[in-house]
Amino acid sequence: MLTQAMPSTIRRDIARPRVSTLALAGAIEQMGAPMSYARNSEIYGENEAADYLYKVISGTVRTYKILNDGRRQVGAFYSAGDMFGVEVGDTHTFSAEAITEVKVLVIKRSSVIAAAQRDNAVARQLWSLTGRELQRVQNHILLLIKTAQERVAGFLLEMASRAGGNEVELPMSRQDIADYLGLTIETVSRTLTQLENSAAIAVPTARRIVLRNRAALAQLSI
Amino acid sequence: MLTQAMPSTIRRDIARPRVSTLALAGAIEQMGAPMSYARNSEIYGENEAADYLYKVISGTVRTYKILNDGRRQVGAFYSAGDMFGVEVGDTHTFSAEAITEVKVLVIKRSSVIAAAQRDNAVARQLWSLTGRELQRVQNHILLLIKTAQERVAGFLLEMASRAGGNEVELPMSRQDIADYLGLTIETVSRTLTQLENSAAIAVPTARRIVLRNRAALAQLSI
DNA sequence: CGGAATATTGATCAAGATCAAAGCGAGTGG
DNA sequence: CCACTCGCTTTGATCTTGATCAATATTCCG
Repeated sequence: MLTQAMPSTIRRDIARPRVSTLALAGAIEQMGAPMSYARNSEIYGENEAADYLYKVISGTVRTYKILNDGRRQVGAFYSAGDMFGVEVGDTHTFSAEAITEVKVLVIKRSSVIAAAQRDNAVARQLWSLTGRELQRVQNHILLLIKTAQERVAGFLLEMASRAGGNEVELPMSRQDIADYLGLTIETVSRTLTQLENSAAIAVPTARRIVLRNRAALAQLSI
Repeated sequence: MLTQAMPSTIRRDIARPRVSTLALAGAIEQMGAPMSYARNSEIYGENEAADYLYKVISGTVRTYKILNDGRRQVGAFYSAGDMFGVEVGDTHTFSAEAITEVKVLVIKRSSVIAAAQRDNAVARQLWSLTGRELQRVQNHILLLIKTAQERVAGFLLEMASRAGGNEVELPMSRQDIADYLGLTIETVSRTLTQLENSAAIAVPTARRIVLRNRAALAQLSI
């Protein structure tokens, strides 16, 4: 559910998109209006109409599902540059929440779809976004069938590759990580300690991880 | 890798697709040429060029990846009516094998992409196929975080819903099921026995399962 | 019929969950 | 500024689930 009024510019901007503009790479995000969400606020809920898609400007977002028995499965973490909320059907299959203070571009789905009708490049981009999501979910499956060490190592490498260095500032809690990896917080915590003891990583503060031995981590995350 | 010569009709059929035909629902499969694969033969390999997509006419196909340590993860089972091998990038992300004798329609990817350029309906269909695949992989994730009983019950319900009755003839081996569910064959076998003992299912022969108490199974597969 | 592949069952082991307690750190109010 | 509290994280002890190792049963074919 949108918790803020949509900026008035959004309707004007996307009601008459110019094809020449849309044909450019990154056309979709040009239809967006900026919006902010507070820490832990909901961006949209599972099964809600997927009227908007989103591109993260800053901060981190988690998507998740609550299972019948109360467990939570985190589907993905999205940070600056990532798009989320792109659905082929017309409802969201996950809920989305801001992990930190988050700024996003909010893009009206109907406009993107309309643009895709007219403009092949947009259609192709939309398809490509779904394809990227598919790839990511498939990788997530490969994580979930591994041991705890492999999952945590894989997670750290994934986060580090996004951050682009050997130091990772984790915006999400141990509970978020556990729910993403299909583990408990205790197991995540213990596994981090093991990795630290084996000199693969350092954990100066709970939310900051330094990759000391990437090769060892990669080895683990077979 | 294609293990059979492509029927000569395929080039003629898809080189000049008529737009009027393609605009119809199911346009994509009209570009296909029939082909058969023997039990356990490879249809394509991981990382091969995704030159073709496929629609199952009869039989069952499994897709899978072999992990570094030799384990195999089965990604999906496809049976009559299902399309597989649809990639957004230009290589296959999984390998595909015939579980039984399989008949498929083989459809040239470049022709579909070309048709999608011209015809919006085809582009939309292509997107929709990828979306369906995404949905399926997301459900797979939800299966993988559950207990053995929940996974097996969920699997049986999934198979039954496709077969459309209470009796399921499983074309795949216990090893296939285990590799799909992230379990061992022993656990799959034991779990089936437990479900049989609790009167949720009957197992007249190893490959035939009768759902006796769907509610109990649904309960389990939370 | 015989042999190989597939499936079931049993015994034991280990990884991760669960239950429980203590430690740490950031923000708050006296 | 310090002490206190609340939420998050770590650590410890024990239990449970599913893996592993091993043997037997069944099915499918040539």
